[in-house]
Amino acid sequence: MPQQPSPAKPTIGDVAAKAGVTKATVSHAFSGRRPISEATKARVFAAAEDLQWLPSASARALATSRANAIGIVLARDPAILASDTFFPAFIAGVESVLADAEVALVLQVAGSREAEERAYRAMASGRADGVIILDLHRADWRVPYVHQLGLHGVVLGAYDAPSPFTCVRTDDATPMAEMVDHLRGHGHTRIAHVAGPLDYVHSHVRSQAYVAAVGSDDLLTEGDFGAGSGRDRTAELLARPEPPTAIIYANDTMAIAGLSYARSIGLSVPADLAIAGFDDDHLSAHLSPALTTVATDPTERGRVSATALLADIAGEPARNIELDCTRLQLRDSTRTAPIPQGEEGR
Amino acid sequence: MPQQPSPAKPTIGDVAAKAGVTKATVSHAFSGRRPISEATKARVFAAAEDLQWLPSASARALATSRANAIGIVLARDPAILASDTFFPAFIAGVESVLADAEVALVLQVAGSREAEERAYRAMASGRADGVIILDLHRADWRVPYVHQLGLHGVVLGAYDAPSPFTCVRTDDATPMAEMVDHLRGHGHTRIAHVAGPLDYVHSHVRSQAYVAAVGSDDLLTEGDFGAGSGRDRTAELLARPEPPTAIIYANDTMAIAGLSYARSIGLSVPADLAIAGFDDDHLSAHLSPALTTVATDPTERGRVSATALLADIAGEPARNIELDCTRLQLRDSTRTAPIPQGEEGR
DNA sequence: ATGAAAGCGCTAACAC
DNA sequence: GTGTTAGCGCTTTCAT
Repeated sequence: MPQQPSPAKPTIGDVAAKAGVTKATVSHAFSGRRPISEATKARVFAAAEDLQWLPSASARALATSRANAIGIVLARDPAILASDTFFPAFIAGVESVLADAEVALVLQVAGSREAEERAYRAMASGRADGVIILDLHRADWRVPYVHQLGLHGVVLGAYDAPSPFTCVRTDDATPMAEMVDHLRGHGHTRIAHVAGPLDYVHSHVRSQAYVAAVGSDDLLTEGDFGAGSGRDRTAELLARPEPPTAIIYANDTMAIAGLSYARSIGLSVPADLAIAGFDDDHLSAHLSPALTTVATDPTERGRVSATALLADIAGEPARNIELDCTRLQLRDSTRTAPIPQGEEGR
Repeated sequence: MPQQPSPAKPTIGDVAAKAGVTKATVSHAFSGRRPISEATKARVFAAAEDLQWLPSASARALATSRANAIGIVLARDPAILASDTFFPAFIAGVESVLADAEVALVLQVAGSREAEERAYRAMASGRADGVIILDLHRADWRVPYVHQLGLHGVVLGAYDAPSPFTCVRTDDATPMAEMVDHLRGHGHTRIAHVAGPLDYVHSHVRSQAYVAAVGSDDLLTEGDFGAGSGRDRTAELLARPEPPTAIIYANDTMAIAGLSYARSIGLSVPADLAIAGFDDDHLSAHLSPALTTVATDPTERGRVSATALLADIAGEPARNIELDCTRLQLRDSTRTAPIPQGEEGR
């Protein structure tokens, strides 16, 4: 039989009484914000232990005007959210630093711009001290909005204006250029790119890097990160009069769907078509052929973002953090040069 | 240039002053907990709007002793978390009901039993009014622990003792039995099962159902839900003197890894080996062959769990909810009978 | 229909 | 090294 739910929750006053001191002493014994003799400290801890006292988070929040929590508002379509390998790994990184700091994470999923604003206002109303802004758009309205709400913040991505917040950036252009080089090295000349939604900063940057590297946007097309769009864009590309011999996808989900489609119409990978993704999904290394991709270490980015946000909340000035966390994972899906089919080689 | 972070946040007192009423009136105008004349209501709303007043969540929490938040503590290994299609979809379902109720979701990832207890205590200290208990184990310690902390709760899964909380159950046995039937119907007699960790209630139930259906546990083996274990268990099964002709995996991640492995050693799916998963991962329908699996509607389960938790918090009695949300998705990875290889037929 | 005032459980000046 | 005393910004009796 489980114990009774505690009859009446003990307060700091009860602990103080039991230890024969005042509330202030109890408070300071725990916070260490002023020296307390070892003797009384011991009595206080014993009393607290005895009463199973848990300091009230809301009372503390009210007294200090600090929520001791940070927030993340997810604006993604739930379907896309579910197909996302980035998010859980990112959260894991964030939590790993929050846990030590005794800071909580408040999550909110918003389906519309209005809901999103409501969510940020809720955060600002004392649920969170700051927020991490993800999935940065170009000229993202959330940066000034969040700032004006008086929240602290950190931006994951390269904000395209002077930012009041720390930006945690990754170099998305280089791995794309490297990937194109890698494919060229295997003899490919018609290399396509299925981008993510181009209003995302990172999608945009990558597609720009792609265009710069291949020198044309003829084989550039836009997906939505979902498996369905990976298949559809692939079908369209392969139906062209001059189909690509290699495709770089903006994420592994689309790449895997594309790979499966290519196979289903009788192409062999990488012999007929080379396939590369982005993200290094947990499955990618275990497919056959294993998928060439770009690992982007979401967990590390989560750790760094959370650390930066806590620093911002602690009053440190905003700064720019450039993360070097992308790694090309060359695997079998791009390793063999394709057999040029009735084409004048290169 | 973004606006200044609000110089001094207005309080309910400021609104009251501006509207020429008292704090009580402002409070009631918004909560509707007592009749206020239309005229003053209008003045109050105008003042609030003017001052951009956001009621303080922590002050309200302290005054009402309600956090207006619920919690989820994730005990999963981050690596497994990341390979998990269940979680983001579940969250999406949870949030869809929380948003309407103006309740927040507090998330915590705990890496050890100790961290997990700390996390629940943090929730109980006023961060959350109740929690959803996921990934239920047999004789799960968290149920009595959470109850004794005075938290409200809901359990996702079948708790194996009298539960003080509402349990949201799904019938995991039936789809497994149906899957075995389906494979038998295609002529399979050596059907293996790569289970999830057997200390999870649902893994256990499914594997029991599997054993009951096939009448033996010779071909039962245990994975960890990760792609690597899917590959390894598959390799072991296929290396046996009498390898299975069909494998049912406890999730799609392991199934996809298994499928890829089988192919990499020259087997064709489903001709040589039929493959089935569980979960209906977003990729599964887009593979070739498309993966037969069991859809389990995590979003719906999230919605129902959150609704049940809010009911519990509102004081309604615990009850048992049996959800009918599993559906066999029969696809190509199991559709053709295998060619019996030097074996005396059916 | 509205006002006045007493808390909710902490923290933080300010004393001594 | 410890006690006293105000609040933090709400909600909610109790009055009127």
